[in-house]
Amino acid sequence: MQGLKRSHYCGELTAVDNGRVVTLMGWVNTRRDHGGLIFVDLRDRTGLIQVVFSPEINSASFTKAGGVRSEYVLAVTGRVSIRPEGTDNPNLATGEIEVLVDELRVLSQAKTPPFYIEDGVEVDENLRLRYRYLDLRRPEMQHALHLRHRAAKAVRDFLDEHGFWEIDTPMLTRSTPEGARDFLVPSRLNAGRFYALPQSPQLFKQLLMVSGVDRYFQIVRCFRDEDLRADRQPEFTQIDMELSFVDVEDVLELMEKMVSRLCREMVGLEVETPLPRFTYQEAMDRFGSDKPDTRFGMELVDITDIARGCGFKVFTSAAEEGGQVRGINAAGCGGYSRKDIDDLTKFAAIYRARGLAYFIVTAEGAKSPITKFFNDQEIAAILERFNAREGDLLLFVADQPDVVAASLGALRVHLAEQLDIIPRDKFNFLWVTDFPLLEYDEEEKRWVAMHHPFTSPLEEDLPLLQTDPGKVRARAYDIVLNGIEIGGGSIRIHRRDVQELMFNAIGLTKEEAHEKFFYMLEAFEYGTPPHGGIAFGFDRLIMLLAGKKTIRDVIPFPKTQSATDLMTMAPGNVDERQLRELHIKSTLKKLPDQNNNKNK
RNA sequence: GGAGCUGUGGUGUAGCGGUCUAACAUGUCGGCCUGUCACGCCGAAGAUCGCGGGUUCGAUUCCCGUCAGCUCCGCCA
Repeated sequence: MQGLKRSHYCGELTAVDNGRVVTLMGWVNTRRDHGGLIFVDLRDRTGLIQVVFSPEINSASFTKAGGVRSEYVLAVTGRVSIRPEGTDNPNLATGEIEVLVDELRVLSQAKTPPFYIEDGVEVDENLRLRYRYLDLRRPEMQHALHLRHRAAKAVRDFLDEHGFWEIDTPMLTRSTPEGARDFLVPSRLNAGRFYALPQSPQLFKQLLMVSGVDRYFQIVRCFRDEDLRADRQPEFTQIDMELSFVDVEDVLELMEKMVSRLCREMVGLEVETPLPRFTYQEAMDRFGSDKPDTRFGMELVDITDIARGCGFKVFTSAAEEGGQVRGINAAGCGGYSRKDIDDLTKFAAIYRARGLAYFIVTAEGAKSPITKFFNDQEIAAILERFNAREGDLLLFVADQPDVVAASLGALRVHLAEQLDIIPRDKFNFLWVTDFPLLEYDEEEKRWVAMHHPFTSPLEEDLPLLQTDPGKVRARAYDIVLNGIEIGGGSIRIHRRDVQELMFNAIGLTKEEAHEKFFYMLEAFEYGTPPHGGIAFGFDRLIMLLAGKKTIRDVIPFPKTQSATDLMTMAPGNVDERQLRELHIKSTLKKLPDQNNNKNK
């Protein structure tokens, strides 16, 4: 730094520093050359400040400043000065002052960046990812990084205060059945064998409970080799924890405290506790989702009973075949055109809905191609149930319960977004409890654990485990924020007999269970405390606190939807020799071209 | 595995069968400018319209394929 030492950050200086000689270091945000006077906005992670080059202050520096360009890295020494009357800039935090530069040193020159280093720019995400280090210079990205850091620290402080120990668990571990697809790592020292990267530290944290750690946490990277979404990356970060001698209530209460403290400290928001709670069934019935967004209404309404007796075959047959007829009231959408409704129908079809019936509510009653299948009392009953008023649009789906819930649940959110009725400043946290313990896997033709095979069933549902597995509820809970699942966990099974019932229910024989989970089962024989835990999706939490639409915007170096890194071009090819050492051979006839350059 | 949207100078967009020899803004480069802060003014350079094929007298524009990015379904807690 050519003998200079930074005295302040750019954004730190205020009018109070007037007259002080300071040394600043940072990037050239913008340059305004007036011929006889040059202004530069200097940027570091704290913000911007205007620095002034004038031949009257230092002519050598002034001349040198003429050659300075965007994103050059400068060191400047000069005097802080209140700006001349009428030239202050209220749009800048440091707009009352400027630094009159005596000495200028160019620490680094810079090529013109491929996009503007400023907030709110809509650049092709391709470019942002390829030049991620430049993207991260933008103030909003810096804010996200800072928020992420502060949130991690707040979580550590909170959990430390509540007796948790931060303990790390292996990244090279053993592949386990159930759950997501594993990322595998070949073992050089053990030919033909593979490690798996952890989907979560689930089993290790339970073993730590057996070890008597009592309260564990970790802010930990997890890996799942599944397809990506706006809120799903192949590697992501969890706030993972586990507690001994607790029940559902204890976990929920503690986590409510953590969440409200995070909101207070991160975004100055007071969260009302206790948080609302919904059973899984209630959430599905009212919102068609196990992660309801309660920032707006438009709840689902069941009319299966009315539909059963009507003359409309689609409705009656759904009702007869164990399905449902339900709908939502798109209030004020009575003016929707044929095309608008077609678009909604197409949208519902994504979720396997075979059709979308509708009533347009007018002063003369319901209008629709299907009203002829209903008598006056039936129509009146439906309108009343939806609390329908003139100008409303009622939308119905008749199908199996899962299709009805999925399509109407998605339609509800879709319409709310389209109508812009979601209050953006609300943070609606809630719990969803009493999830089904098991769900039927059509592909494998067996019951599988919805959460994982160590999740404890509700005591009162135990007898159902052998007679009606689908009805068994779990001591599992999810925490949801504005319609996005941000965490989930459960009380675990610590009784040997219950664990055997569970394995039995998911079709694992004693021998298979032993083969797959021998170390867990063995450990559980040595005195297991009742325990339970939860894990938060840290990236999602930060995304919501930062007001972003995708976790890519709060992950420093994220991957694209096809799981590649456009900056490093990972995954890349490896040498034949590396493969040989790992005892691996590709089944591809031709290996992909190493320079398969995706960036034109 | 599937559906949809997008791809035009460095960047963001317009053009959607024919003076398109591709327009605008911004950036870049050169010149002028002592109070700007999206500085201003004058000038210049910069694009085989993602790639391949087809239809057509003629394709940036229409069709098919393909690649990349995004959103979603499936998948995934």
